[in-house]
Order: sequence, then structure tokens, then C-alpha cells
Amino acid sequence: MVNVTLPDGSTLSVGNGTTPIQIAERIDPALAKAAVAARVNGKVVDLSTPIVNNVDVQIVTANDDKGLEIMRHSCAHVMAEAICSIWPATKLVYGPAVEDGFYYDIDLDEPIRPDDFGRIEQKMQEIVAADRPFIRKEMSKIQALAKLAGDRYKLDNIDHADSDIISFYSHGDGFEDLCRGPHVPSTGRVGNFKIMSVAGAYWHGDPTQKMLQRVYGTAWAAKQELDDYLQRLEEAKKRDHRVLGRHLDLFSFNEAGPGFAFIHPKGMIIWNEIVNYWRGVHNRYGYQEIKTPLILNEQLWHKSGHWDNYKENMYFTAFDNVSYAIKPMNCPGGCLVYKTRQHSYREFPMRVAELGLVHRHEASGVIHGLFRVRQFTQDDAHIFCTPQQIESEVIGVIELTFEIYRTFGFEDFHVELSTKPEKHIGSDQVWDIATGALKGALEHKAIAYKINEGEGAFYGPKIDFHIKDCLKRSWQLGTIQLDFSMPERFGLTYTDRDNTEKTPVMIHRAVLGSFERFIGILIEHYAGNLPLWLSPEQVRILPISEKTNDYAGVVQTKLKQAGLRCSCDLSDEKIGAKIARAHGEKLPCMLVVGPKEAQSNTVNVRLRGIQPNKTVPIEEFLEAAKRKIVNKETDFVL
RNA sequence: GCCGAUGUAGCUCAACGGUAGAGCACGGCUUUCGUAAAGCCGGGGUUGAGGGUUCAAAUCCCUCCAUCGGCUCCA
Repeated sequence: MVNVTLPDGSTLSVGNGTTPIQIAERIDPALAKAAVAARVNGKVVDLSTPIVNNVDVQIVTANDDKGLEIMRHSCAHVMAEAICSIWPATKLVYGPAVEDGFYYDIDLDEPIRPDDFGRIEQKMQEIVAADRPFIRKEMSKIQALAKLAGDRYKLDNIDHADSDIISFYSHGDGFEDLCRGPHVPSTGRVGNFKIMSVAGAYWHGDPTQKMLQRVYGTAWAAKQELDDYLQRLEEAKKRDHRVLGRHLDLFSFNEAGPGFAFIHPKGMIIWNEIVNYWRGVHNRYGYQEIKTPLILNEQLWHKSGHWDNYKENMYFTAFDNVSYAIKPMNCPGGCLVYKTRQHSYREFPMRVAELGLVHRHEASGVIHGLFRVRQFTQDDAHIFCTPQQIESEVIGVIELTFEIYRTFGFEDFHVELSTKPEKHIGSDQVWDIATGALKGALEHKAIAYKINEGEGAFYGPKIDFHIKDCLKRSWQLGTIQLDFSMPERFGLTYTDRDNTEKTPVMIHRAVLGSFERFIGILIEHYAGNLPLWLSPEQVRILPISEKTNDYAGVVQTKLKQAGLRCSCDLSDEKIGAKIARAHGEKLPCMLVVGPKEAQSNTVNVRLRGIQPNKTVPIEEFLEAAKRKIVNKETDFVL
């Protein structure tokens, strides 16, 4: 007999060799029915694993994150069997669970098409209906290597396994796959699934390796959860900034310039509002602003190190037999401005901002709306300071950054620290000092951070800021990068207190990262329902009929004088149609005016997403609206 | 850049070898209306570009371009 301790602290005495499923059965048959795996002393195992010692046991169901992951992984196996039965030439590579589902990488020369998903699913349903048990078989590494001789992918998987015991799982008609497990007890337990897409994926993510086919699926314990998930995808599609950008006439793209955004008048209003706000905050934090040329002599980029480290992404041009580069970064230009005169330690820290338009040639396959473009405006700044000032400057940037994010309604953010990459310039010692300074600032602010080894910029380590939007998707926005190399390369100096010439430290930083991308993120975050202060059109006046067009004009004049962006809908549509149209354009605020309002100098205020409407004097509405705009409030209630 | 898919009117889509259509949007007219779309009429397309097959191509084939989903990369 052995004793098993359950999560609630109670113990059960069971026979040696009892399995978790039998234990679940004893606790509650309903639990046994829901069980997908078990945690034995914290390790997740199959429900059929015999228990031979005194252990802690927890039954894992699909409600548990780990249980869901196991279920999805098992679903991947079922899909693999289905694919192999349809395409016997399929070679299986690797099939893990991922967020919301799973994928399986396969090597098959014949492309799988979306049209094939139906029959894959059908085959999977057959396998599920058969409800065959997943059976684990263990053998030594040597036996396994012999068994899989000739299968380069599975042999490779064994090479990556850290255990000397290699396991296989089988289910169904002789289908067997090398797998660490654990798995659900049988194929009837892989949940509610759907094949989502198929895409190419390099073996090991290595572009020099063969391109495999990656078939993605999603799987959920309950049918309702699957439906909800598909529903969420539909919702996300409606928020897609590319769709909303076209619909709301904010920006466009054209084949004439792939990756180059055309910002329309309404988009420019959003842009300029952000810039105005951004300037105000930077002014308050002691920044100056400069503007440097788009095109600079190629030699400059040799000097800066970009030629050696970034050439593949740069655009070039030539004139009068002189080669020029179109700037991919603003820093060299900033250095040239710095060099135009002498500097003293008394000026430090010197914070110099630049809304710089940069061009980077991104691979054609990665361009994506405003999120990934080839031309964008960075909200860049370079801080020149002494080594002693680094930490406090980094702290200042962190505070500025968080303040700006909160203004836009982003409360959920996290920080990552990236260290020295393989391809880098500068000595190890310098890298250590720089990395230490960043860590010091983060620890001083008691900010938790994740470390990304080897992912820093070629000239220095960096901190990246990530925010989560309302759909919990993470976006990288800001960055702080320390740079000891570029000041050196450009021969930047300052006169220190002791009257000697020294080299300043340069801190590169961006808060929003790219204006283009940030506007895209805002559009999706707000689902196009921009707060009043950012709305291209803040108020629309809707006369009931032609008879109150004049009064509508009077109201509009007052609003315009108060600085509000507003228009009148003078079309001869009925009021319902005018309202529907304004809602479609995501107007934050509509003022319905008819004879009643005209007589009493009032407006009937209809706010986006808020009922009931309210009739108030024009002045009252005006004051409320102005207050909301000044405070940049995201909600608007009268 | 690589793999796969997709390009038809401003937008969303139909037609899938035999005269390119619809809804919305746009223009004109009627209507003057009280809270999420009133009616009629009209203009608008070398079907992404180029080549090929065919009596005949939006439709089949090839090349290129762009877009979408991934991989890789990144703000």
C-alpha cells in the first residue's frame, strides 16, 4: 500500500501500482470523467501511470492550463494521424501545443490546401469517435535511435531529448509517434477542434533548412469555448486597423509604394493631436527638439557602424557621383548636430528629441499595415550625459514613458532587458557597465523585467517597453538603448569639471516607437472608437429636417469657435439615417437639433455607446466637451 | 526573402470557358421627416499587370506585382 496526498491535504491509502485515473474514480466519478492527466509530485503524467511510492497527486482536467495544453497536444497527434492516413508520404516533424491550440510541422511535398481542412477534420472525427486509448511505450535511447533509423526529423528530436528513456505514444490503427507526453487517456478526449490554417515554417526556424508545412489547429474542452474563440477572432478582425483605417478614411496603401503609408486628412488629425501632446510632455521633461536630414552621405554610415551592421536594411541613392544613404536611424544626424559646437558638463544631461522619418527595407513578407512598414516616424531622442548620470536619466525616461502610456489608456505594461548580441561593437567591459546601469535603473524603480540574452542592438544593451491592449495582445513600443560606441566613433566630447575633454554617453530612446505603428495600435485598442481628444471629427450636428439647418449652422459656428472639430449633416435623409451613418463613422458625439432645440437654444446630445440622450443648453455641452478634451478623458458622459 | 492562398466598381461580394452583376457608397430628382439606414432614376469595371492556350478567357496555363496567413526578422 502507498499513501497519496491530495491537494486539499487529505490522504488516500491505495494499492501499490494504482493509477491516477483509479484515484480520480475513488474521489468522484465525475472527476474521473473530466480528468486528462495527473500531477504526481508536481510532474505531469498520464492517468495510466502506476503509483509506486507515497506521493502528492493532483488530478488535472482541461480546466487547468496544463490540462488544456495536454489536450491540445493530443489533438495535434490525432491530426497527425489524420494527415498521415490521407497523405501516407507525410513525415512528421514536431507538433506542440501553442496558445489557443496547436500545430504540427510536417514534411510533405504535396501542399495541403485550405480546401483539405474539411476532410482532415472529418478523418479526425472518425479517430475521435473510435475513442482509442493513447498507449505509452518506453525504451532506451539506443533502442529508439535504432527504431527510427532513417527518420532524420525524429532522430533529431531524440537528440534534443534530455532523458535517456525515450517514449512513444500510439493510438488507433498502428499510428505511433515519438513523444514525451503526457497525453489524454483516449482519442475521444481531445476536445472540440478546428483546423485553422497552413503555412510554411523552416525546420528549426532556420532559413537555410527545408521549408516544412505547419498546419495550425485550435482545440477547446467545450464546444461553447471553441465557438467563443472563433467569435473572438471575428471581433479581432473587425478591429483590424487595416480594415478600420480604410473604413474611417484614415490612411491607405498603394502598390506604388509597398510598406509606405499614405496618411489621409482624418489620420493626420490623430497624428497631430498625438504630436502636440507628445511635445508638451517632452517639454515638461526638459527635452529640446531638432530635425536632421533624410539623406546623408554614405561615408557617415560607415563611420557610425550602420554600414557593417545594418546595410541590408538600408536604402541608397546617388547623385553627382556621390553615394548617399536614406537614414534608417536618426542618431548619426543627432551626433552631427552635437558636434557643431563645444559642450560642457554643465549642459548635461542634454536631452535632444527628434521626430525622425526613417526608412528601413523590411523583407516583403513581413510588411503588415501600419504595424510593420518601410518608412516610419520615430519619436526618437538622444540623451548626452556623463556615466554617472545614466541611471537617473534612464529612470527619467521610464517615468516619462509610463506617463505617456497611461494617457492613452494603456495600464498593463512590462519591460524586457536585452543583452549583448553576437554581432556587436565595443568591448565586453563597456557592455557590462552599460547593462549594469540599465539593471540598476529598473531595480531602483522596482520594475520587474525579463532578460533577453543576446538580443541587444549592435551598439549597446537595451530596455524595451511592451504594452497590452484591451484584447490582451502585447506590443513593443518604447525602447532605451545605451550607446558608448557612437560618441566615440563620431569623436563627440565635452569639457568636464576638471577641464579635460571626455566622451559623453549617448542614450537612444523612443517612447511610442513608431507613430505609424502606434496609431495602428490605438485604432485596434479602441476598436476605432477614439476618445474625444483624438477623434478626427468630434461632434456632428444632425438637423431633424431642412427646417433646422439654419439653427444647426448656428450651433456649428459656436462649436468651431470653441475649437471643436465638427460638421453638420445637411443631407435630406431622415434623422435615423443620419444617426446610423454617424455611428458607422464612429463619431463620439452627435447633436440632434429640431424645432424644439432651436426654440430653446439647446442640443439633444447623443453620445457613442451611451443611452439615454440628454437635452442641454449649447453652452453646457460645450463646457463639458472642452473639459473632456483638455483632460484627454477616454469616456464621455454628460 | 521563403511556403501557401487571394487579387472582379470606392467598399463588401456574385458570375467560375459563351454579352461582367448586386448591395452599400457616389450624382440627380421626389420626400422635410424626432433618434441605428425612405423612394425613384443615373454614372461608374481593358476583371492587379504582361504573355500564352482557345472560335471564345474574369474563368485554364506561365511570368511578374500587390495583398492575406505563417516562417525568419523587427519599431
